[in-house]
Parts: sequence; C-alpha cells; structure tokens
Amino acid sequence: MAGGQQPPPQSLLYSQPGGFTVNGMLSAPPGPGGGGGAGGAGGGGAQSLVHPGLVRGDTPELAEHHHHHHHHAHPHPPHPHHAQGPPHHGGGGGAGPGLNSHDPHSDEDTPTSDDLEQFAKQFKQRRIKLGFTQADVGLALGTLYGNVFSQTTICRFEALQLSFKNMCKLKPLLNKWLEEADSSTGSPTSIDKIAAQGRKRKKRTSIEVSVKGALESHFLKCPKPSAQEITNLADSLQLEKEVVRVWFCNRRQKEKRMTPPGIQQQTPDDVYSQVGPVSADTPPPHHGLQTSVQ
DNA sequence: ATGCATGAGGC
DNA sequence: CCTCATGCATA
Repeated sequence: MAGGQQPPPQSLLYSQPGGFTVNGMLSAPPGPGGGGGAGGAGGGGAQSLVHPGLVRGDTPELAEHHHHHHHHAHPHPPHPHHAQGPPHHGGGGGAGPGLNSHDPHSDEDTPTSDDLEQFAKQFKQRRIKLGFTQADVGLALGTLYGNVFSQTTICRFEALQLSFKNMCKLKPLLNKWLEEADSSTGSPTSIDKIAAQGRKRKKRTSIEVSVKGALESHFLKCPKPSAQEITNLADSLQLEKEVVRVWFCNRRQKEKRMTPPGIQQQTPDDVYSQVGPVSADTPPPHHGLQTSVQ
C-alpha cells in the first residue's frame, strides 16, 4: 500500500519503463464501497527506514526548525523561512507579488514546511482513494499540463524527499491534478506519450555495503572532497572516480531534502534506545517531518 | 521506495 | 566541478 504500487514479481502491469501503459483503472475508479479499492493497489510492504551505517551527526546550514505536529487553524503562520532557499518575498524592494494573506488552504505564496507536509499527506490519501498509482499521476500531469513526471518524483513528493524549493514547485501542479481528478468522474484522460529518448545509460553500479560505510565515513569527515581526494579515495576503494564523485553529489543532495536521512522515529517505549554517548555536538536534526513510513 | 545516473545552469 | 531537478533501473 505504500506508494500504491509495488510491482509484484510477476505482473508488471504498470511498468515504469519507457513503454507507457494503458491504465485500465482510468475509467473505473473503485467506488468507496467497492471491495477492491485501495486494497488492491498496495502490496502492503512496509519497510524499515534505517539505513545501515548511517550515523548522521552534522547539521548543515539548516536553521532552526520548530515543528509541532498537527496544529490546527492558526490565524497566521508567517514564518516562511527555511534553509532550503525559499524565495524570501517581501524583501522591501517592492517586487513582491503582493502581500501575504496566509491561508493554509489556498496557496499562492510560499508554503511553509508544514503546509507541504499536510498537502503531501492529503494528496497521497486522495490519490489512493481515487485508485491512481504514482505513475498514473506523473503521466496525467504530462497529458494535462505538458509536464511529465515519473513515478519516482511523485513518490518522493509524497514522502517529502525533495528539496523545499522543489516541493513548492510541484505542489501547485499536483494540487491541480487533484482537483481535476475528483471532479472528472469518468472523463477520459487522453493518453499521450512523449518522445522516447534513446540514450544509453550507464549500468547502475551497486556499491557494496562495506564500501558504502567507508564512503559514509569520509562524508562525515569531509562532505566536499577535492578532485584529488576523490581520485585518491576512488583508488583505495577500487571504484571509478566518477562513481565516487557522483556518490558524494547524491549524498549531499540527501542532506538537503526536507526529510534528511537519519531520522529515527522514536516510539514512546523506544526512547531509551540511544546509541552510545550522545554528545552535545550531535544534535538531533529534528525536522519533525515524516510522520510514518508507509 | 531508493540507489546511482544524466544534464542543465552556474561559477 | 558543483548544485539541483529528475528518472531509469533495481532491491
């Protein structure tokens, strides 16, 4: 049930690869009373989120994040700051698109992290209820507005695994799809396919766990190694330099997500399971986001 | 759901 | 070479 689809080993009905698939579910969204419904979509495989050997202990430029859980109607949440680089509007220049009339429901200006979290949650819920897969949504966005997105992106959006800015960019699009989706009951979504780009992609090199651990260690020590260091490291790890370089790039990006790696959910009875002596220099990067691991 | 990869845009 | 948005391929 997680993302909505976990391709069973056998029936690759909705294949993500280039080929586009005709969704049969398009015309027949499972009714609320129906037995099939969301149940059919999900494999139900919840998975643990703990990355092996992931010991985060560094806080980047991320400023303070106060977060609460679901707070209700606030008269005003004027705190559009987030390290990610949200467009600081109202800079005094007067170029601002207008004053903020904050409304948790309508969104024109920069949403807050909480807004995004709530929207994502809601979006996913509706999506599943309507019987669409993440891939379907991605495609629909393309046929509807010209911007096609992959299952990956939709998934990452729902899981808040994108940068703040990226989330803000996608929100309006997905929001629009939502409106379209539930209003158009039975209207056939035209299906189109974008030109496939024939490009040979490098085979994904899988890095061994032990090697990953080594990389992780180096990352903690130095997140941005010089070209020389990368070469050096690649040599000692017996990897291509390029692979190592990319690994660091990707690792850095992870740090910048809204839900950075290393977040551990503490259940009330799990509070005592702290590993080793926690020092003051390893403050829990409480983002407060990420409610539950689907 | 996520790991490694591509590519555009910047310095 | 980096960051950033994005996705194929895979676990």
